[in-house]
Amino acid sequence: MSFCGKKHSDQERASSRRKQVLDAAECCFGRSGFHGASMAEISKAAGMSAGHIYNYFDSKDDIIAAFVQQNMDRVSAIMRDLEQQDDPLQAVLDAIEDHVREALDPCIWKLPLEIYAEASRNPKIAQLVQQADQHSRAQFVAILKAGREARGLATDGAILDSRCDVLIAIFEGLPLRALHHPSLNEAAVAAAVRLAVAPLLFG
Amino acid sequence: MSFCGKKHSDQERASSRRKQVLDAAECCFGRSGFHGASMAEISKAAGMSAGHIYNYFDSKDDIIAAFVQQNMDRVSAIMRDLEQQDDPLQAVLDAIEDHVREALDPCIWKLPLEIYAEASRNPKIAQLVQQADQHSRAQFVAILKAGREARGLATDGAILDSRCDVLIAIFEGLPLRALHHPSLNEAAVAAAVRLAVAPLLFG
Amino acid sequence: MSFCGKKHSDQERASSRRKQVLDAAECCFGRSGFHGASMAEISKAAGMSAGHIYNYFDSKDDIIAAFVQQNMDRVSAIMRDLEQQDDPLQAVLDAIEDHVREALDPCIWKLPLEIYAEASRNPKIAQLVQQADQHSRAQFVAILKAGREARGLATDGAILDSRCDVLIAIFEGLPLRALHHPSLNEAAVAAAVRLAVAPLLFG
Amino acid sequence: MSFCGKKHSDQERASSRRKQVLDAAECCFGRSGFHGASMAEISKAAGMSAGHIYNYFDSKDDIIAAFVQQNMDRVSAIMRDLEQQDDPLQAVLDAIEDHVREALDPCIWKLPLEIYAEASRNPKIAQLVQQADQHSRAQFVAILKAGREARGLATDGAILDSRCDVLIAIFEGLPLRALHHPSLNEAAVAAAVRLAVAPLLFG
DNA sequence: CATGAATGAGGATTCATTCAT
DNA sequence: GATGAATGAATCCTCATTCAT
Repeated sequence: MSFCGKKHSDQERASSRRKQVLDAAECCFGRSGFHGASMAEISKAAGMSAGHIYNYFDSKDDIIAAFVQQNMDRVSAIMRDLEQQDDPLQAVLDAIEDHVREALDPCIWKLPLEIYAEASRNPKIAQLVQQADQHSRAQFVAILKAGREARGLATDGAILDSRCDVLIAIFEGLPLRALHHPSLNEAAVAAAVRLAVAPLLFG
Repeated sequence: MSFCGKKHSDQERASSRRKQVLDAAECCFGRSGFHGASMAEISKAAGMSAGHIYNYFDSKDDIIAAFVQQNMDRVSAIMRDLEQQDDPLQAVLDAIEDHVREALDPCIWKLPLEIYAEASRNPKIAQLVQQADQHSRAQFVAILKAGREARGLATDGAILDSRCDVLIAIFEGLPLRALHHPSLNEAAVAAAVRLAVAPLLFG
Repeated sequence: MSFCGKKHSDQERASSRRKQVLDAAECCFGRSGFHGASMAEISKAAGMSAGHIYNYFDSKDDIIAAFVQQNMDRVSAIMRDLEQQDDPLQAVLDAIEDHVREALDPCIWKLPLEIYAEASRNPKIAQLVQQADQHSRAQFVAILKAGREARGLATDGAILDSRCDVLIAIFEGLPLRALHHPSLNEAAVAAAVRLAVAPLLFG
Repeated sequence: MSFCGKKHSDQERASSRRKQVLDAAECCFGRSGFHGASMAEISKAAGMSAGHIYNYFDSKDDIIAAFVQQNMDRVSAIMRDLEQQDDPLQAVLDAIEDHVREALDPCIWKLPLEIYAEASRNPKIAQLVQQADQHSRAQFVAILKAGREARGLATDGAILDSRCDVLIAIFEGLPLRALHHPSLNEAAVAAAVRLAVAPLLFG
């Protein structure tokens, strides 16, 4: 038992150390970008020596990859929430203010931007991002299909896929708007988003 | 006169040299990102010694800024084209296939992504991007206003602004889709985009 | 008594631990060289934590020194064997094929090479090597003297010393040949060695 | 002409810079060994910044390789000298005091030792050493063959090869003697070497 | 104008060594 | 005794920038 406890706490400790590093990385990456953040900066933020980080990660690239992996769950979580709803499609429309607010929060969207830029030139990261994206899309396509079937609307594959992509495009495009146009009016934007989203769901 | 001529050709030469560098930078930045591209790489691509570049730009950051400035004209150019049309709003819908195709071309969108990521942490770049964006938005708001007035639709400021932002969000979000979902169906996406865009213009 | 027993077993244990480390070191040093082998590598090969090694050795240099010490016995062992023979000098000639074969085995000579290189810049190691060498030479000089006296040959000091050195030089030089000329012909080399050795013993 | 002059002096300068680095490396490698010598140490000895060295060498390993290459010529030079003699085999015997003296000079043999140790675990270096060795051996075998033919002695391949190897073994083994036995008597050793060498040449 | 040699600070990474448990 | 987490100095190498020519 004491052996088990020791082992368990060791693994727990290691896992908590990794998390410590990833949390520090989140902070540093947000501040300086993946390449602007130095291992020294990260190690300081993690409260641990630079050398020690290499007991938990093989390289800085490895940290970036783990960090990206961890961040790929955000959209997936939204999808899971959606699946739980009685009428998910209606729920999308109902919660549009919340989603817009979140999409416009620069704290939340700084890092995905960094991730996308990295994905555009680092194939390993690109693969991670594409896998996560594929998964989220599949979840949403299923939601969309069920909702449209229940309403007697067309559910052919190309339609579902493309509408899903455009919906995501809108919510991925909004953070860029926040970045370029910091003073925009959240409520009015939410109304406009509703206008664009409704026909994609129900048209 | 010879003095004037000399001066003129000097300025011309300098300007052509700057362009030479910025063209080289485009190539290198696309390949390696702003921070991955070294001055040596750029100078080689520009056919000019590394040291000499410093006669035209104060620093690498200065090149990045100039490069960003130069690239901010893309959306603005689209707006100018649009202004020339008889019925610009209808033209947006009519040309949606072309715009979608362009938005999905990764070559075209790799660099903006790099720019946005840089803007998210470099205030100087952020300012450049915001100024350019403000200008484009103003152009499009004017177009939208005229089009809607001609159709007897509401033109209150908040509506125009927010719809404009969402329209841009869609077209800025699409490239991210292409990045995350390389195999999507252009024609189907264009149809879905049309569905989302129409109510923003005419609803 | 139990105290004595404890003490004895403690010393035994410590000594066995040291041997465990030195055996591991042999393996790692052969594979990676003194400086290429890390304490982590050695500790893994020794089946013991890196930290624990420091209970038996003060430093990595200390391990190297102990390892060198342990390896200095090789030539000495050959001398002891020789002393046991009826006619040691003749035995040298008779066993020349075996000695040549051994001298050309790269496994056996990789580590001495590492040791000699280290001795050429680490005075502590140099001293160890010189002491061991002096001892072996003294043994062989005695053998040579006895053999030559029995044959009525000159036995003046300078002659004995220098011939002994040249004999050793031949057998220390052969491994370098194996290293530089991996495909050489053992039997032919043994014959040539015999040709060179005979006059040193009996000339 | 000025163009040619410029170019020439550029190449000359680069080549002199490389030499500067290799000279510094010689000094540092002799003092600290290949792996003990840091780039900082070398750069200081070369009177040039560490970074600048990388304009002339791709890596530290590249410096080591170039250094080894440069040092491989020593034996080859001895062979060339030998070829020029009227009776090279006799010349070997006549000059044996000089060769022994040189072989026993620790300054001259510290670095080859380092090279051999490196060759025993770095395949790139091993290849360099083996190529150089093959060349030197071929030169000496030719000398030996001509000398023996002139004297009506056997010249079959295996004999020539193996005697050549043993001769070299003697001269490569002597430096190790100097290292292990610093106080040996040069004149007496030379006499003993002559005793061993003669039958290899003429027996 | 134009070069590219030269700098040196800063980057990621490794590793001998220590120490709390 | 024994562990391995933790340190931090040191290493190799890169790169923006300067400057003599």
